Amino acid sequence: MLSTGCKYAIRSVLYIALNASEEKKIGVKEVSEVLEVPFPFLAKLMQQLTKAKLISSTKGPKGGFYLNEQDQSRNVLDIINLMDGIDKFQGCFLGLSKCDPANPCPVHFTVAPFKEEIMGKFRDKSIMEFAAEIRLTGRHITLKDIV
Amino acid sequence: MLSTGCKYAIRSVLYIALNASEEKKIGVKEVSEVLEVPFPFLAKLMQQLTKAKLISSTKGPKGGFYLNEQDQSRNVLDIINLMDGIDKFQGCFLGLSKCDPANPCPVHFTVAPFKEEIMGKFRDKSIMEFAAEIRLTGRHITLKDIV
DNA sequence: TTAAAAAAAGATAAAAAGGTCTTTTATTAT
DNA sequence: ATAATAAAAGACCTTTTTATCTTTTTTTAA
Repeated sequence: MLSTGCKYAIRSVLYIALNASEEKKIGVKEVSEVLEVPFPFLAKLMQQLTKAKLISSTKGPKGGFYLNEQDQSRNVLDIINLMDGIDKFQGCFLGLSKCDPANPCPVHFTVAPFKEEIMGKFRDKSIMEFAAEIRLTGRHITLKDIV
Repeated sequence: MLSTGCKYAIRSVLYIALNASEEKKIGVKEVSEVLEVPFPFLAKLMQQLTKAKLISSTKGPKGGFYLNEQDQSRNVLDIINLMDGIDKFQGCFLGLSKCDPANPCPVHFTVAPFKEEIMGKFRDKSIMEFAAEIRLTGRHITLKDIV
């Protein structure tokens, strides 16, 4: 469904939301170890996320990544949009360039409501709300926290 | 969502279901032209489909592709499974290798019901039933039949 | 029985995704 | 000031996906 990079990105943003703050920034090393994803690849992804202002960073000792106020109010769909492009959900399931309710492909009405609802779910909750929910319900974003 | 090859494959099987028969087989050329997909790539895909017994073929003059009785009772999920692997729908949305109701990822319960439902839709209708529905409702599988 | 038609098979090529390595820049604590 | 730290930037490599080209095999109709 999503590219590997996109999955890594979502998980790392959530990890930062849950564990970092402006006072306690977190480095790529920690994130890559906890999430068990390749360090250099993740570093690139987090650069992208920073450039797109979905997360914040500072260099040097005590440097690392965290979410500023703006970052906290972004949502998961922003990450998906950055990494994979929104077309992953908006485009025709069978790849037709013209596919809409007036000229639907055979699976249009099967897939359309699904796409709508899932996009809504990923758009209507901010990263921080998401993080709060994860903390509350004890969801996991890494295999390491499965006891 | 699906790979390009998978989309081509689904559309070409449906095209054959709608237009070919054992008496009137259809060649790669016609399919590639109507669906506007690259001929040699499609030829490879249709070879794969044939090998997996999702469609049937004969060589030589008057040769081409068609669906025998068995082929007609296959479903779209069989095609997806062959081309992309069923994991595209069954695997964790965030890529975790352990993700189930007991140890759910943050989006597990958001995504799981959709995956179930959409897989059901693609499994519970045979290719021929699908084709009949397409004919009945006038759905399109190529841009060329948009009037 | 031979020529033409059409799929099968296999080798090759281009582009994208996934991943690595090295150098540069910015920050902080000593 | 300087050394250490950590992100940013950029060049590079590998694998997979997408696509093409060529040769072989099968089949049919003249």
